[in-house]
Amino acid sequence: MEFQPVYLVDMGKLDVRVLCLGVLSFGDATGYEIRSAIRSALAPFQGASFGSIYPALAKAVAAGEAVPRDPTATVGLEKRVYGITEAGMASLRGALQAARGEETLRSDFLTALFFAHLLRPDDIDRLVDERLGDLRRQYQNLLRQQSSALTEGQRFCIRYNQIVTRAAIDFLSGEGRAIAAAAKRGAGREPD
Amino acid sequence: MEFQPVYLVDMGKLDVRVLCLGVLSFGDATGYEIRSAIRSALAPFQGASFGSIYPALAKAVAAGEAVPRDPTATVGLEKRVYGITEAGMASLRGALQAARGEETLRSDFLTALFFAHLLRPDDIDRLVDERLGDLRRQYQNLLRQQSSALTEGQRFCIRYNQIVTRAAIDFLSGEGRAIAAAAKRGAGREPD
DNA sequence: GTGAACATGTAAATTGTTACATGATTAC
DNA sequence: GTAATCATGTAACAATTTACATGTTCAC
Repeated sequence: MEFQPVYLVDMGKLDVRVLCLGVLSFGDATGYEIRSAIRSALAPFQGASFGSIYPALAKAVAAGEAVPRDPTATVGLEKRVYGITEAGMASLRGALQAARGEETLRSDFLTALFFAHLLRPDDIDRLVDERLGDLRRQYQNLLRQQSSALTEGQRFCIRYNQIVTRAAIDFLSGEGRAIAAAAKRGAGREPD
Repeated sequence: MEFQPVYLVDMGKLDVRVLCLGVLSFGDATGYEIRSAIRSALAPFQGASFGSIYPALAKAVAAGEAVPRDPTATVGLEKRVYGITEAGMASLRGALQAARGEETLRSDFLTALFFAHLLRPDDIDRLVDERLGDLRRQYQNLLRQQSSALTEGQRFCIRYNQIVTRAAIDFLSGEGRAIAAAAKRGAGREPD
């Protein structure tokens, strides 16, 4: 008797398909527009490229969760606008309700800093600068987003990100600078 | 004339191989121990499973970056202890110096909350609870780590994570609770 | 003796990104 | 006219996780 491997499916993870349905729940959109929406509103904590969005959309249509709207062609020619179906909404709700409150951070910044004793002071400086730059850009984006019309949930996400981003900026521009400076003094003091 | 696809290699990303070398730079270790080290000290911002560590270690040995130590067998039998070579240290330093100050967050928590209007108040409660639980556990781990002997870089990572985790906890136990409560009131008020 | 932790490794499946390939529309 | 943005889609590749497979050592 042979055992076939059994792989778990749908363990409550929010994947590209759910993301697409989520964006469509706000209104009809093209694949391109869905990607734009993800890159602006969901950017700080999600991401998806064309290479995953278009296949996901095709699968959603095959599953009856999304429908291609008639090529109304007010302007575009080959533009494919999708809408979400009742089944799609049910599927989306199900996925969201099955989601876990998970969060994973992948930080090459912290990984590199963890091994700070193997870095040159200049590298530490550069890493802190790069991180601060990203964080400040992100913070500005969050401020900009606040002005648009938003749901309660969207506002919550923005505020959560603002608070966390602010804390990181404050820490890095204070203590972060300090450790870089300390490394520099150390390097200057002992040319051993 | 045909164009061959050109795929970029080694774009400064810190992968499992670098992680293994990094852990080995603190001293000889087995694959199992490397994974334990990653799960404790690097857990908040990195991760690696056996399925990636063992092949990475084998590749590092093939590349002359790591060496299997003689099976001294003080206790173990099949235990394979690895050490880092000079070439390995050079490679590690190179990878760390080429690293970008990048950080990516993937949050099913925020993704779900983004679509809060499609969630039941109880789901919002649960999500906030789960996230707060994770964050508090992580915070306790960070406090515990502080007592051990650490390098400057390790202490920096712990403090950075403490500040950011603290900020998230404070926000969620305050405003996070508030939006869940508001959703509940809203659901109670209009049974429409 | 038995369950937890230690220990190593491979194969399949997953999931996604990047590069390629192609073209229309809009603003300057 | 030309560059940026809009627009769709596929194939190759990458990097990992998960499940499988197999033991040993230690504490109770």
